[in-house]
Amino acid sequence: MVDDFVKRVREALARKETITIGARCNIRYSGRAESFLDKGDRLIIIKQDGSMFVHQPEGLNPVNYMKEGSSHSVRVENDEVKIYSTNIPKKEFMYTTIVKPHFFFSQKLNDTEKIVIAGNEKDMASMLYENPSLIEEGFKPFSLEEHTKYGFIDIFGTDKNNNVVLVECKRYTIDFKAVEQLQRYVKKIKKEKGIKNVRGILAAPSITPNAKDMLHDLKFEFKKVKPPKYLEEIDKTQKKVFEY
Amino acid sequence: MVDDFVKRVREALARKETITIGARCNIRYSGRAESFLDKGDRLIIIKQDGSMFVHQPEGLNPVNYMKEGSSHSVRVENDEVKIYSTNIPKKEFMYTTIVKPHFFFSQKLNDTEKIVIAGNEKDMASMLYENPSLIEEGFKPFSLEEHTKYGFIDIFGTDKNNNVVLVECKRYTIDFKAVEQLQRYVKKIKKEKGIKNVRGILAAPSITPNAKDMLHDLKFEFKKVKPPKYLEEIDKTQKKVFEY
DNA sequence: GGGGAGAGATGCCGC
DNA sequence: GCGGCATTTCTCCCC
Repeated sequence: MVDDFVKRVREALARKETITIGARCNIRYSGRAESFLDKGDRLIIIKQDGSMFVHQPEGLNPVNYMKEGSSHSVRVENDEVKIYSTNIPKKEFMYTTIVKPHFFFSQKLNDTEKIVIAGNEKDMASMLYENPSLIEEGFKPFSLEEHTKYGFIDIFGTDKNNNVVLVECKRYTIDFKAVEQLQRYVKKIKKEKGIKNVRGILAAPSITPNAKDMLHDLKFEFKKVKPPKYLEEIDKTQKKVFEY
Repeated sequence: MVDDFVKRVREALARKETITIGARCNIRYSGRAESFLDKGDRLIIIKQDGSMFVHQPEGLNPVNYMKEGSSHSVRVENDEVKIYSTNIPKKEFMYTTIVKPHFFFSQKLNDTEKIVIAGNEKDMASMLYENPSLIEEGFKPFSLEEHTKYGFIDIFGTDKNNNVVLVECKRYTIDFKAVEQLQRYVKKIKKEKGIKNVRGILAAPSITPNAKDMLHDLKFEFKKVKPPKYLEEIDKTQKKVFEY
């Protein structure tokens, strides 16, 4: 019984299939940290690229995992199945002791598709670049998401009085880290360009009280902007798919 | 065939079992962003708590997912199986169209164990608290990982000249964000306590060049410290488990 | 490979 | 719920 299970796992590993195992097991990990998880029923996944995941029956994240490129060997010791997983370059190790296998399935999966995502920070910056009046009347952007020597600046432009304007977009609530980020860029530009008047604008749907205080101290500005969510693909094929 | 598959999925959902499906499918998501993933072979997992994951055959992270508390309903449309997943409180929606199911398994999993992790930042702070000479001779810590009104400070203490010392630990390379974090704490303490001499020390295994410059400008100090990795549990039961 | 920044980040704790 | 911060964060891009 155990021998059959081991044989199937070994063959699936050799064929580089995607493996799913349900089993009662315990896990030891050593690498960037060390961890131990005592016996319980879990879902174990080993992917074709060598990555491995242990999922408890609840929770979003795997409780233990190994990254791409890990090697796995299976042995039987004292009627228990042990999976030894190693990732030598990353110096990570994981040992899974299977007390009782519940189910096993493996299959070669074919998938060359890549996910298309809309509504990230870049899309938000693009929207503001295309519609500069969302920042303010007279704003003229002239650079978008560029690795300048002043840093990675979301939108760079001038206002109606020809002041240099630097816009930092955030999809979520601005905290003081975002304000500090903007401060770094503004400081650098003032220094390297030798100009005094550089306006800093934070564009986001909301801002924390602490960040607002810091922003006022630094004479920066906050512009309330809702991030765009619009997947062209979806609109083309099927309108309002996601309404309910 | 399709009807049987649908029946099994529905029953497993009703019984709140952990579900694993191998299938050729496409995915649409709308929530914090919007995404589309065209047809390919994937692993689909639905957990007992309503969370759901779609894994491509390679890669560490799920390509799509729904969080805990999501509801899932299954329908047949044009010989395809559609899983409609909704999370109303979070305003998130995911539609999985299964073109061809490869396998299905479901089971109630029992697991009450919690993972024990050693070697995180808290352990590092504790180590330095217990062995203050690792920071410097004469260092006297008097508070550990405390949510003070000055912020969440790793270690708070005094040096041999009775200066206030503030230590921020990082398990990994210090970057300028960590320096800014320390700066916030030091500023706040100087202001609220009305004292001038507050030393700031960053304890970590390494530091980036930019962070080092910033640290020198701010007259802070860097102390090279290796984070501890030691799981008592492991040492008690089995010495040097992770040697190879 | 390191540095810097975003992520559908998540998870934890405290208020 | 929000705020602040760590995470075995991961991922991407650029140098």
